[in-house]
Amino acid sequence: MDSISKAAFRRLPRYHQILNAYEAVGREYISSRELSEILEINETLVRKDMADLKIRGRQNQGYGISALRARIEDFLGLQEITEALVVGGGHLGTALATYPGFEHYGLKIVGVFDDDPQKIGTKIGGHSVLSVNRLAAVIQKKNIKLIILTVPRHVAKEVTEVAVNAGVLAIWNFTPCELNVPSGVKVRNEQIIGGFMALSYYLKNVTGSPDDNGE
Amino acid sequence: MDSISKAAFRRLPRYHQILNAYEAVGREYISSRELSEILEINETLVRKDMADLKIRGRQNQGYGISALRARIEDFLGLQEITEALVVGGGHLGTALATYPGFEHYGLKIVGVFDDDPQKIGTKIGGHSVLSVNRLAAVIQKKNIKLIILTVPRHVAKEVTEVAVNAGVLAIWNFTPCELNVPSGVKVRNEQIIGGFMALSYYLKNVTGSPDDNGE
DNA sequence: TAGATTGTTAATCGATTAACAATC
DNA sequence: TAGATTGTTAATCGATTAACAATC
Repeated sequence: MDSISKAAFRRLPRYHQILNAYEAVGREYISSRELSEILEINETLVRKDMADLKIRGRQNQGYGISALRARIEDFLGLQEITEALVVGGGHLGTALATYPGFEHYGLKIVGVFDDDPQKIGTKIGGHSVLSVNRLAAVIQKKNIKLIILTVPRHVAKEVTEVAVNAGVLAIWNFTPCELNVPSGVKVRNEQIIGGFMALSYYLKNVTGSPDDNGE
Repeated sequence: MDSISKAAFRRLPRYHQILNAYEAVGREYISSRELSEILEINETLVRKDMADLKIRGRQNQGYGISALRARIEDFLGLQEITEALVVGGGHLGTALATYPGFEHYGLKIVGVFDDDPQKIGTKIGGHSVLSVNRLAAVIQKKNIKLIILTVPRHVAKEVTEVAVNAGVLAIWNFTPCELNVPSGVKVRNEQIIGGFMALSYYLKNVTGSPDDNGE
């Protein structure tokens, strides 16, 4: 099976979105130099990433955009549909449940859950909000592998346990909790506040210190 | 000025949230071992991070939780208030504008902007939504350094330019665009879809391959 | 004391970059 | 051809880990 470094893996979404933008304006090729400048990384690193992805460029032209994009999508499995449930029907859950861009990545939201009786039965992004009591049953019935967790932190662990026991294998965690899951279940922590922390550090240190870039 | 490695920097938010949780249940000390287990990193690495932060532990007990938390907050500048404007009053912008947890980190939302005449004048999180036409004026008048960008991608660059020209120094970017800013302005790309990509890869490769962990 | 734990140095590992050959 | 660009190897840099001394 093909494999790339962790660091390269983290660059894939960024490459992908640049390719999208270039493709949208009709460009066919992009050079390692252009990619490196947009991402502010070294040119050689881009070429090494491409080599690791087994993508070959053309001398004098660069890399074929649509082939490269397709390769990244294939590598990440974005061409197969991934069905997911959103658990937590607050603003963030609503944002994620209604985000139209997800379909381009194969992500399909097939249900929204909440524990607020006021919300149950209302519509979010075309889905009737269901009670979290029914979460396990729906996971099993639809054979769901991924949940998107946007619940308040105090119920995060509880919901996780229910979902994992029902067979979920991946959790996209937007709560600030470090979840505890059995091995074989993958958690992606979004930890949104972390982004702010980096900016706060920057703002408190701009005056005086030269341009760092703690990306 | 004190400084830590980029990699250590990225661990700070995770340490911080664990400390919060432990403090909330009344714990006073935490060992490098406990931290390492929760974060699934090496014990020595935790101790090295603490040393870099100039935090000293106690033999047999570990690190004092409240001192450590305070040190991280101080290091990141979370104890001073950072005022920010949310630009984009969609679901995501609303979620960020109304998130109650931000105040604990010194982040204070002081305005919400949108370009939809239907939305302008309505309330989001206690703020009357203002027209983006007034963004530059408000940035200048209130001397705002940070904007939170949740606009649709096709206006992202335009809004960024306006904000940067008006004097903003940091952009918390929730759009999928790679923004182009002058040096001295810091962008934090949230690129939410990247999180899904990592999970998609995992789900498409679980069967067969052993437990990797591309955190 | 023995055990638990921190703190630090040196060794290792992994990622990035410099140098340069290959080629269209 | 000269110039632009990829592709690859070796050198460098940065981050993690192993080993172990220090100490409560």
